[in-house]
Amino acid sequence: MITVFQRKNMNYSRQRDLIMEYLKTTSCHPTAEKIYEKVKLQEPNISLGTVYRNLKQLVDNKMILRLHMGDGVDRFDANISEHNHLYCTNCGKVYDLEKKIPDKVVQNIYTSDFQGENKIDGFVIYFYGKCRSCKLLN
Amino acid sequence: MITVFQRKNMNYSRQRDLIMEYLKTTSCHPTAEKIYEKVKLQEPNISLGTVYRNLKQLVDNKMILRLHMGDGVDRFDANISEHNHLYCTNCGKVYDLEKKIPDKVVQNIYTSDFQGENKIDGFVIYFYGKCRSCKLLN
DNA sequence: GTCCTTGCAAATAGTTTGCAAGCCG
DNA sequence: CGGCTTGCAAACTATTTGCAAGGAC
Repeated sequence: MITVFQRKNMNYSRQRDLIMEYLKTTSCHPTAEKIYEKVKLQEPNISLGTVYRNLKQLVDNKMILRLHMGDGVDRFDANISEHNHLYCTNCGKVYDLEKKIPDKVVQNIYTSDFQGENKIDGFVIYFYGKCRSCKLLN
Repeated sequence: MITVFQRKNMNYSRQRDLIMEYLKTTSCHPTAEKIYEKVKLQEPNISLGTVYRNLKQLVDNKMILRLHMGDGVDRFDANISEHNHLYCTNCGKVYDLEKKIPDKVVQNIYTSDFQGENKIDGFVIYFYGKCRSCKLLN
């Protein structure tokens, strides 16, 4: 029985496992601090440093994504499939935008030229606006 | 004679003026620290706090842009016209991508739907890759 | 004169790191 | 056992803020 960690040549560690499991259950794009609080419920001795170290390792191994929504705090996402994010400028929460940007559009963005001067490896789009709940409040 | 600051209901201040002037001369997307060093040459007593306060004010008044390229430092850009940015993952510099993303594509991104559930006010695209210089080195 | 802005220094927020002890394979 | 991982606390980086003095209008 090969674990998801072994597949990435990572040792098993209870702390890392709990972090990964928590991230897989949520779509709220938690910050390191929030992850720490949650995992602490099951592993009271865990330290914030450990959380940061594991998040870094999981990101490096492409098991999770790190989002920089521009408010100074990194957020994490275990959903590594192609999707985009909306930062609600009212409540500060980050939402998944289910609908993909059409392949044709992505293609268009990539080849949008840049005169072949640079080598574009990828891009990230961050959307800003109001989430459904906040929209309804006004 | 109405200054660019008065137009925005901002007082004149020599420090703010120097920051703005420096930003207008460069396209290197400097960090606050770098701006501080540069302006210090002309205004040796200026403090870093003043630089941060003015940058914030200029951003709030939409006279400059604040970029979050994901490396933990904010960068600033006096070019507020529509353009995108490339972060070179090799040298860490930020470049302007002159060519716009075609209006049709932008339109497509906006109306890409999101089911009208959220209200999208805008989006930012950050490109990652290698700049021309770094590409040539390999 | 009033309100805005400054320099300075201290404070804060998020994140990283050195170390000795503990766990995985 | 050897190397990876941990908890803890201290360190670090980028940025913000309180305050008394100085400048704009």
